[in-house]
Amino acid sequence: MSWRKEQRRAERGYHHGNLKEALLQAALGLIAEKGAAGFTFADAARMAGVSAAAPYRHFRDRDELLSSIAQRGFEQFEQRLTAAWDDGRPDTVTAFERVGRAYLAFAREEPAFYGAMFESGLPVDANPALQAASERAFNIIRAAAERLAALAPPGTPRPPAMMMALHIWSMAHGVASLFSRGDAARRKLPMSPDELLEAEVLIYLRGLGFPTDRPSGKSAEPPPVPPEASSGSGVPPGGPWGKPK
Amino acid sequence: MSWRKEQRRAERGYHHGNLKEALLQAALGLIAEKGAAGFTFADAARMAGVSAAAPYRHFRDRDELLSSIAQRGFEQFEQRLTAAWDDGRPDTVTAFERVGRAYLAFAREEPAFYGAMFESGLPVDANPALQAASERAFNIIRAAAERLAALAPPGTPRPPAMMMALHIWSMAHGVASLFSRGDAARRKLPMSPDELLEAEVLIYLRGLGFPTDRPSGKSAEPPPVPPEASSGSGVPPGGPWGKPK
DNA sequence: CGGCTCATGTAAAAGCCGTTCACATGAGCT
DNA sequence: AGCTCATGTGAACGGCTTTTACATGAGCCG
Repeated sequence: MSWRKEQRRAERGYHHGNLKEALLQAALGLIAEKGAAGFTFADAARMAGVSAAAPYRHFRDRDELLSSIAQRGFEQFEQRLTAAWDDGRPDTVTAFERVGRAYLAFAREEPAFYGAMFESGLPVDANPALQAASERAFNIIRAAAERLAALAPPGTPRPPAMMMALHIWSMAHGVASLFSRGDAARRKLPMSPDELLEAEVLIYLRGLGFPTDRPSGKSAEPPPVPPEASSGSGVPPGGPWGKPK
Repeated sequence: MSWRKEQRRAERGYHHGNLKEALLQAALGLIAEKGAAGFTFADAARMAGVSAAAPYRHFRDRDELLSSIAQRGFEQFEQRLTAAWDDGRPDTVTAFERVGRAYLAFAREEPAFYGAMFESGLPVDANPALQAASERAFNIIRAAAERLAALAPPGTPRPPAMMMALHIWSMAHGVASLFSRGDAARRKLPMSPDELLEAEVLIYLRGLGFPTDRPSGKSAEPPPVPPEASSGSGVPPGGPWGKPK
């Protein structure tokens, strides 16, 4: 039993050399596997091949490790949302929907980060750095909403961008939490979470007076460059929910 | 120290008499106080004045106690949604919005139940009884959506009720999770969670072609539905988000 | 090169929790 | 009155978190 540990130590020496990073990676794997609640400090230490006390040289306690992961998560989240938004190209509505899909994709593809960010029970606002990172991510949605709001059809009152952003965020988060993660994903749905969210956002935007039948319809913006750019996200004829039978 | 426990036992005898219920109540309090993750079996036992092993006579393990609470939560949730829906009185749209508010109210007023139901990481679909209870609650929303869908303005394709229900659920859950609970509630918002959700739902319904503003307002599709649906749902003129300044 | 220092690791221990097991109690039935 | 079995107890095991005193060795300074 003990020879294993000894061997590992022989391989890497008394000092690990990169323990902090190793712990973060280990924790990421463990959270992805067993959830933010199930993850233990001791397990991460074991996985990194160090004693249970070693992590305390790099993190005040278990919560600080979790916070670090959440922080990184928000940063990656921000990056992905930024890339998805792509400054509103090729047109605002298309890019906006892409942001929604990016939200779901992140929740699906980075369950560990998502778990640390939204399901770990961490007091986000107790950690200024964490709160700032969270805010930066949200600001992407906010900026996108702002651009969208500016396109509001004339004649109708302009919706507050902040409110729109909060609405979109709540939709994406609701769909991700309820239908796109872990066991919840097993709920039987008439459509995929992606489709569900896309329809939801489209209906919402239509409620605000935006033209959402992009492919063929006239949009408030000059039409996007090539027609096929909108393939895949196009609204099927008959509305955002497809053909009623 | 020990005389305390002895005294308690003297007061209530060797047998507790109603331990199962006492444990459920204790757990409810603890979860409300420290979150579903922070709650411990041992604490509940202590609070009930019994040894740490006693709870095992009533619950297979900690998870089963949590499941029991989630189960009760879904039942109460169903009751409150049913009451809010009130079979669609006085009119469908008004009742529909009332359901949304009831959702938020439940999340706010019963944090322990809500936590056990949605934030405890319990595998809902591993427990048939729990899953059934969850489904019954959702069915209230589904039924309401069905009634609403039936009122869809003629000429437009009828939205699938199931999809509407899922949309509404995700909105309510998203708003509740992000803005209406615990620390998250401290995020500074331009409006209350209730107002936020109400506006969101109204915009969404308008996107489906429902007339959601007061009779005086002009909508894209003026045809008023049967007198039943023309409500006094209290939408301020100018849209669901109030007057822009 | 030799020695010092301090960041980084370890073992051990205290205290908590979940869970199990053998045993105790007494409520309710016969 | 006596029996039985559901219900409660104490002790014990292993695991986790966190602290403390001690060990190691990498990097710097003369």
